[in-house]
Amino acid sequence: MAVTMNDVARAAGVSLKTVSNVINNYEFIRPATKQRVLDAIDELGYETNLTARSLRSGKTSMLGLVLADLSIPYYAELASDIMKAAWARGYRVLVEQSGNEAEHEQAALQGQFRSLTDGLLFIPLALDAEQIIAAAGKKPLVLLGEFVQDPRLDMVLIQNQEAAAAVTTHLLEGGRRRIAVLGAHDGDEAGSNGLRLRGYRAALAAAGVAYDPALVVPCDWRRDAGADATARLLDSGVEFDAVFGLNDALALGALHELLVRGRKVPEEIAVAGFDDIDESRFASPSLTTVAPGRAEIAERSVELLIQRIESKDAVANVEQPEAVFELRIRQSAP
Amino acid sequence: MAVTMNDVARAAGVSLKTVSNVINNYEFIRPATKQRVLDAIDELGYETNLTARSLRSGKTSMLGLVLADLSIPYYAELASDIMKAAWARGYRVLVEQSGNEAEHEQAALQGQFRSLTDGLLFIPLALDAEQIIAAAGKKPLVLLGEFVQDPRLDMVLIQNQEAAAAVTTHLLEGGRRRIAVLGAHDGDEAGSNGLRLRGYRAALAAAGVAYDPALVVPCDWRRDAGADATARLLDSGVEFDAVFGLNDALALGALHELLVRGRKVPEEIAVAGFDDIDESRFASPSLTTVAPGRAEIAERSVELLIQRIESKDAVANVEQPEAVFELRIRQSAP
DNA sequence: CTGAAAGCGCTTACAG
DNA sequence: CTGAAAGCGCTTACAG
Repeated sequence: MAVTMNDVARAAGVSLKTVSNVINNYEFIRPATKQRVLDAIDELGYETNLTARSLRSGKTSMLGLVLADLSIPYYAELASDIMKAAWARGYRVLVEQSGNEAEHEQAALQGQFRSLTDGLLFIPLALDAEQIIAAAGKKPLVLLGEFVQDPRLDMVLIQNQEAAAAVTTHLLEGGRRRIAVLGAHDGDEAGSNGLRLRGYRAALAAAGVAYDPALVVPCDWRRDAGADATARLLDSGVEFDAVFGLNDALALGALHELLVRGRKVPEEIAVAGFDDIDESRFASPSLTTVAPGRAEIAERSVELLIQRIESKDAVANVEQPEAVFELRIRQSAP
Repeated sequence: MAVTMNDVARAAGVSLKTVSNVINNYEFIRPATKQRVLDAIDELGYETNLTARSLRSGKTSMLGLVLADLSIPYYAELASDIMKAAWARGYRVLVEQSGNEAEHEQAALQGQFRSLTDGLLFIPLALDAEQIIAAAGKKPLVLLGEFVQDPRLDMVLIQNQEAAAAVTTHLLEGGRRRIAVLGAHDGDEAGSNGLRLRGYRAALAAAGVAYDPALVVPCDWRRDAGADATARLLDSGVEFDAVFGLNDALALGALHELLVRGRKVPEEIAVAGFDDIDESRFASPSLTTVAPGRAEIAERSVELLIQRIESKDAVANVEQPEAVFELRIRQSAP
């Protein structure tokens, strides 16, 4: 079968332990011995069996990443960054698609999936904080994505409220006064939707512009839903001179619908989004949006999770670092 | 530490082997015994340690997937489908991003990555067939993506030539006669680019339309490159009434550039692509393109790979199934 | 139908 | 600096 450490030890005329020492870069090995082992490894084409290492050491060097679906660009781009960040630190990432279903999220939190990984990055969509805490085992867990907020859980935050306020302020400074919001209910307080809506309201208030609930349109955070919501808004006769999609998919859907209806963007109606997915740069017109700091989110969440995995003291305080956002001003709302 | 099979055996008053039998659904167990074991599992919260199972059985039940980068929508969407197909058959997928670099592809083919997986799905971009055959170990390998074609390797094909001909014929039937091609060199014969170019030429020939090398613009298969190529084409003064992007990214880049320059699509210039990524449906105007059968590619490649993993006979013939394509006619080229 | 034993290929104390 | 032994938690022949 495969070449094992035993074969290498025999070929190099040393013990198993010495081979292990060489492989794991143990410092105090006589250079000549080390060279002999390295030569033997080369000659035999030996490769470490990672499964065996995992079983013995109790570490898999894999992180789990639970998200809804990789076919959603924001998640795919985040996953890509997370994989790179993990790789740079000697970890691999095993992705699990929840399909936005509570059952799958639950399974990912407690099932065998966890025995394959040292810790979990989790973008919850269906479960709430209580359910997550109940289902989570003892292995480290870091949340992403903001649908869940809880002081008991490690998570990487984005500045939802501040960023949404910045987008709104930018639209107001461009002379817009009737800014429609796609993707929230009038009363929302929590979650990304609630926080972004709060930012929107705060910016309006700061500018002395009245808040009109008729401009707030609830819908799923998908492109087709954004197009539909825009259509309903246009048909309803409510007047508006700007659309703020609470994510880019919504904003791109709005853009599409407005262009289909022959409305000029940004002349008649400005459009802005939230996320800065790659596509926003290439839309026609290109989309003004907020970059929530994807690379930074990836870096910090991986860093925090690995810190939890590798630290001895179990009594660490909960950490909730915030990534820095940036406004990206493009053609749809110059 | 964790609950082991031993703990379960003790609690249920049976041997290790019996617990193993229950877990692995061995048929002939007395129902009462089985129930006792299941109760013990439940009570203790036992979960199989997959690492230990892998080490002993020599099977990881994981498939490797090597692709350039998940942030590229086509790959992300394909990865999503592949993960679902694998999941349905009891396998997980471990994704490795090559970043389109030969060194990384090489590492994925032979490195420790392989000891974590039972087989590999590989979308080669940098390595050629010889290099792949030289680097590949003994574990099963199935290729995707068409940059490499070789009779010695299992792969799932798409009908590049036929599909490109169908797109071209559709443009010709719409009255277009000067169809620019983005993403190939005039002389290309092999790879997706060569095959698609061949399909284009075949369709022209069938319609009795002359082939003009000035209409063939080489560039990377990225959106910005498609926009640049379109800009160069417009600036060069070469006349054209349609653009065929050899993938959707190129076509979407062309669409963007044409709209920026104030050219009407499809009235003045029709645009078509290849891939049917989700975004093409939502572009403005929506993009006419070819769906190469992504779900089918995912299904068949996973199926073929698992067949290789699980079959005993090593002397199987090379298989190269072809996925069926479909033309998606939308606004950009009705 | 069920048990007792061996062993997958490593790492980890324990010695020296 | 290096060795000999134990053991991570399973599955797999081998018995009965």
